[in-house]
Amino acid sequence: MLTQTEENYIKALLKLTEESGQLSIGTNELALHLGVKPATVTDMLKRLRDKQLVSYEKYGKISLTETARTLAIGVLRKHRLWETFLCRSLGLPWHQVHDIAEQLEHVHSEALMDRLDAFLGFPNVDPHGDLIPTKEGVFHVRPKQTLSHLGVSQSAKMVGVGDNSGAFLQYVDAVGLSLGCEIQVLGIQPYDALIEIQVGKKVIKVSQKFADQIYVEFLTAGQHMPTDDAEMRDLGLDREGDL
Amino acid sequence: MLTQTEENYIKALLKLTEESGQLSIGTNELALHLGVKPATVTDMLKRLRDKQLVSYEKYGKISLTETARTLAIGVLRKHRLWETFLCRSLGLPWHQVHDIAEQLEHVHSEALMDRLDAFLGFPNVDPHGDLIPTKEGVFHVRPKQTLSHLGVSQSAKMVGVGDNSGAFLQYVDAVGLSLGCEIQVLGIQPYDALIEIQVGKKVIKVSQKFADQIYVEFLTAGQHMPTDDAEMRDLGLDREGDL
DNA sequence: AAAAATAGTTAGGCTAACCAAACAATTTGA
DNA sequence: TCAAATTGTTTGGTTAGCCTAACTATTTTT
Repeated sequence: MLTQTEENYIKALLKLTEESGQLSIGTNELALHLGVKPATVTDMLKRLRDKQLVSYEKYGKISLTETARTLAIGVLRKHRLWETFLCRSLGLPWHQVHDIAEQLEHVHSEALMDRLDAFLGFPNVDPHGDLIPTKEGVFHVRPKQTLSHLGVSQSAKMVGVGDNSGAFLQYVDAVGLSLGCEIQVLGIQPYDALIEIQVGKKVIKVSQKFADQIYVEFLTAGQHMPTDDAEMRDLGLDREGDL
Repeated sequence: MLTQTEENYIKALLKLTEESGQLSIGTNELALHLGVKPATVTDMLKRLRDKQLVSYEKYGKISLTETARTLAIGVLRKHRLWETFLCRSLGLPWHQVHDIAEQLEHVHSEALMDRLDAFLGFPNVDPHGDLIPTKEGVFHVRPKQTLSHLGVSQSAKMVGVGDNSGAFLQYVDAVGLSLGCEIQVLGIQPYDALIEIQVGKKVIKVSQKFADQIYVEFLTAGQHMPTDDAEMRDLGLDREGDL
């Protein structure tokens, strides 16, 4: 049985590797992500190696073993199921659920998660639009684009966010966006690249930086042409959201 | 903020003092209850004293401070709310919920517990019939008798159990008893004190030891007392259920 | 290719929780 | 009352996780 700390290390490792596409990363990066000092990471890595959870040698890169990857996905699954419960059943605002789920994800009980999963109707996305892996560790990946990929007059449905910080999520709320809403691009400013979009009846302007963090699915309705290869890329695992 | 271990110590202290009626207890007893060695308890007590959570001196008895008692009741409240959720919403069998709630009770989030409480409809008893304190730490105590107090031909409603071990609870299930069920005493064996009771259509025999752990409310002869809240209105603390 | 910058490790130290073994105080009961 | 039994404490040791400071390896820059 893993300790909470160990779970957090492998979860961070999963996130960082999937996110960067590489299958191994360095101690400094890991330390930064976990909010501890590099020396601590080196320390812990020895323990994780002894437990066969990572493979790495001195001055080399770190990667998860298959076992550990499966375990990490299990933790991720719990995290996202809890987030779904917190938002959907308890009505907590989505920018608040992450920190609570960080605690709940470490509760050990298979029976509990099975029941919770059933209770929620076996969801496959969490309130941030992040995929919930199955019990077997499989992600049902949908190819994903960001709002910034849309061209003028194209429309799309919002399916997720790329930044799960409270600040960002509250901003999204304030702007009037939410998962599942329909967005149409009215125009893009050539000068500062601000994107003018219509959401419901409201017309708003958002920055590129913002649009990069809004995941959408094209609506085939009307005249949508598959623009470029950006759309076909990008499956496998994903995102820089919260793990 | 308390650590999980500290929370467990004050929870144990609350339970042991309430249970025994005394307001202080010894280190051995506490050690036994927590499954650690007396030396460890002595150790921890110093830390708890430094944090103003207990008052005790060398070779003296231990008691909770008012602050700590309030905190402990908060943990107990979380425990029982989670148990209620696990049984009622997720349908987990009551003998399984205790261990899971032991983990969940340490999750820190007031917003979460407020929402959960509301979600459950502000319950005041958990699945074992134990009282759930209010947010302010108040128990709405009902006077309580055990099944063994009943005389021949008296009847009562089951309202709780005094032993929350999995073994006992499964036995209760097997025998066909459950919270709220009506019990009538048909007879008591003079020889071995076995109690013959009727539950629904079934007639069964139970031991004194068993009957001591079944909490009941008398049903006034012949007719039913409606369960309105006049009966929930006493005060004081209560029980030896699980904490 | 050497110097500088960056990344990673080691050594030594800390705290929280635990333990066993030895010891000290208190309670009991003969 | 005083010895035995019980109860509680101290001491010294362990492990998990963390730290700082000093050091070493690797990578980048010039």
